[in-house]
Amino acid sequence: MTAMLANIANQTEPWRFLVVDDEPDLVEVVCGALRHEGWDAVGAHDGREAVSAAATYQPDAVVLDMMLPDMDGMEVMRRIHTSRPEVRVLFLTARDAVEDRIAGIAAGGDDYVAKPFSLDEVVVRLRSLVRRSARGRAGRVASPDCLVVGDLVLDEAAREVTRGGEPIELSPKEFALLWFLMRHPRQVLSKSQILSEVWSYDYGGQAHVVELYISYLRKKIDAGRPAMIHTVRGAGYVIKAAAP
Amino acid sequence: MTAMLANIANQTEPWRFLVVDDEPDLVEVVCGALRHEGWDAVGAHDGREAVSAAATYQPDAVVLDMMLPDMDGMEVMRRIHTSRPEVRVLFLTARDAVEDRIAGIAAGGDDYVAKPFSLDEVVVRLRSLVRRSARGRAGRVASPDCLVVGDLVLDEAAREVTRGGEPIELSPKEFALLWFLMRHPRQVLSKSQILSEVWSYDYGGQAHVVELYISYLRKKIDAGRPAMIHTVRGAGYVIKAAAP
DNA sequence: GCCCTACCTTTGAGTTTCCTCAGAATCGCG
DNA sequence: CGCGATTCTGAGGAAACTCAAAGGTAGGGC
Repeated sequence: MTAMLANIANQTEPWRFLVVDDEPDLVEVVCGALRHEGWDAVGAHDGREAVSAAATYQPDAVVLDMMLPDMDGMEVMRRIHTSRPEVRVLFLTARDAVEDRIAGIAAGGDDYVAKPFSLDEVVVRLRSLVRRSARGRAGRVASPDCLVVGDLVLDEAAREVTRGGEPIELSPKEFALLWFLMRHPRQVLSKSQILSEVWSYDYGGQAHVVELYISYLRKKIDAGRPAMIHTVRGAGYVIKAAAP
Repeated sequence: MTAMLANIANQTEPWRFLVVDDEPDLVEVVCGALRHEGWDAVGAHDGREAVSAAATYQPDAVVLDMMLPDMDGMEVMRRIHTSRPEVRVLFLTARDAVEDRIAGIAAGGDDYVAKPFSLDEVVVRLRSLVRRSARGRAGRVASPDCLVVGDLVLDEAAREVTRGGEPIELSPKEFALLWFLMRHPRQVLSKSQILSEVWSYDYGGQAHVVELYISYLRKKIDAGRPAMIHTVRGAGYVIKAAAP
């Protein structure tokens, strides 16, 4: 019965992730962000737990801290791969980790992000990791990664934005912010939500920067044309196709 | 794991919530509001009780005070998640709590409201919390959550209201009030009921503001068109589809 | 018909929220 | 090291929101 349900559900079931870090709060925060994307996520807090969770939970990918109390991250990956080599790994590393060793990992199909990271960044990497993965999921077309809202197009791979065909230059933060907005079109996003997803998860600053960057974006994207980025007073911001 | 699958089959049953706070009155008030929505709710008053209640009662989500006599709120969440990671958590926090840590949580699958909150707000958050998780399980069918009464449509995510296709701009309070009315169509709601659900639960002001905001809403929603918001003298207000 | 009560609406003040404009710190790059 | 681009902070001001008070209006009992 249980097996049957699992099989049926497999057609449309969301991606599954295992998040491993020795800091429980971080695990919770990341799991939360992944669930917010509509994915499933569970946590583990050391290497042993991670290996056994990977066996029972069967995740599509693992978010794995390099530094664990009982085991090196690489070692954990190796053990998981002995039984399920198709599992992808996204490493979390300290900013000052040995860079070339990490680069080797990235080349092998897996990836890494340096702490402190923004939740948005983790979501990005996992998306592309799983998309690249051999496991072809039903209903997912390998289309070039373009977000489209009205006449606004964001090409993820080319890091290019155009409105009505005209190219628009954006700074990294502007790009990240626009991307987050375009991933949730016609949906009001609060400033704190934007702050914690687009800025680093431990960012201590004010929600004021969001207003500022929204204003930058408006200058570049809405400049003259019908507005796409709207303020919802007391709630947040929305992006949607300009009214006809 | 099994519990997760069991939940898929459970869609038709009402949602179940566990409310945890060390103040018994608050627990009762919140439980009452949830039951009023047609959901199931039980209370707990400390961390230990919460963890055991979560195990036996198997709620879809937990409303959890950050400050409990015996245990930190995060700790309670962590313990509940070890056996049932799919359970969503809505935190209750003091207004002056460390904002960025909380923001991180809010960004993910979980959420928080600051005390003092309006009951309406709690209901809102729980709905979106459970909806997100249900959506995650069922696939990614982003069916927009719309309340519909007659030709009046309220889109929760976009925070957008239209009547007969025409968009209507509303302030946060107006929106909250209309939302409460539309959640209980064809049902007379007393002023004190509205006051305690839409305004903060410890709001000290007069019931007079309700009349005021009803008048604002009428100006925007009924303006010229057949009336949808009706006064029931001595009883309260109703919203229903305009008579043909 | 008259009066009392309950409700509606206008007005204005206090507050909150948001936008914009500099300018300071930081980063990347030659 | 120096330059430009990027990111962030702070202050000022504008707009919007909330709410209370006061006067106006409609219903219902007598």
